[in-house]
Amino acid sequence: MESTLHTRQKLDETDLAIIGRVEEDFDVSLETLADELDLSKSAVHYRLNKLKDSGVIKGVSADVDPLAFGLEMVAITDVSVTHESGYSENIGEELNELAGVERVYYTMGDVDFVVVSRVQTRDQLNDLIDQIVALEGVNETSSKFVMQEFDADSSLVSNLTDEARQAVLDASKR
Amino acid sequence: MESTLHTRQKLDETDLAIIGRVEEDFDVSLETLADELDLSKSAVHYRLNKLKDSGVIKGVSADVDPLAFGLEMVAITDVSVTHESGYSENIGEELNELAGVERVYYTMGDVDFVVVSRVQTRDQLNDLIDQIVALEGVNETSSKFVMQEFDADSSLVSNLTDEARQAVLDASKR
DNA sequence: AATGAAATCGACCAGCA
DNA sequence: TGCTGGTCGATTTCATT
Repeated sequence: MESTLHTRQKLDETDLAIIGRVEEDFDVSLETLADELDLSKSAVHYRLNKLKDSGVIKGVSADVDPLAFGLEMVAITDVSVTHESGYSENIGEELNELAGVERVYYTMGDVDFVVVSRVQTRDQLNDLIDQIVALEGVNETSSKFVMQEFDADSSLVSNLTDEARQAVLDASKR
Repeated sequence: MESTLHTRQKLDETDLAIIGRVEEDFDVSLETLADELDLSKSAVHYRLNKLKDSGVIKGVSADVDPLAFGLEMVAITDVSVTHESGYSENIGEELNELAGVERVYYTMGDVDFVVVSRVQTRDQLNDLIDQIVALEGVNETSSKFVMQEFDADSSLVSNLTDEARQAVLDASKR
């Protein structure tokens, strides 16, 4: 069976190694990377640039500790919407733009949206849920508190199954 | 009412401006930042270092496009566990370490874990769910497909409510 | 696609308010 | 403690292979 993986950019093991590294820590020096990969600094830099230009690396960002802002409370809110109108396309955007909302998923199933939000206090969470309910087209919400988060491994490459990793490499062999 | 916000690091408006900027794009030059904030390059650099040392900025990482790896499928899986044993502490870690699992939340409520996973194919998702079910202590799972994601705004500072933002600044005035 | 040299930018330091 | 200006080292760029 033919893989449906249509790679915009051919990637080899070296690319995956570079990506995996800078995904965890972009503050690694070119020299360290070059040493680890047995490449010249220029070669590493060349590949990094290509990965950025081709969009494989969408950008570089600082990771901020939510606790430094007192954002100690995380909630997951299931939102169901009325399906009669064509609202659902906009509602996702509206949810995403509410202050405190970190991530919005539009899902198949009885629940339409899953909203992950991060706030400082219960009051802020209540306000947020009120705002969600007030959105036009929102039918019902149900929230649960998050007691603990596990997201230590934010790296996509280290998170690939062997099969998935192979599919990426195979797609580049053409 | 006294805020429970115990800030490790005092933050002023300039800090928030810097953080907000590098959270979106760390590839901005010191000079650009300095110009935008009417500061010297050294001052910006000094503050950035302090923010890193104090842990407000946990690190810098490259953001990789999942689609470049063919990871076009996202699922949210609710996992309930048997509560008799003390397994639940470990199960979170075990879930998080499964290949394809992006994020794990341990929640209060009838569902115990919410697992967000990203894979290439339905087969990979089936495998993953099989692995989840096979974990000792896992009772029941229920998955839904994600049709669309909204996470354009990955910046914590731009995501703060006015109230939350004020709480951060106020906590530093002491 | 990768290299080495030249130009540019960021990291660090001593000193100052 | 926060910032300055200058130096050194690292990164980016580019002509070349």
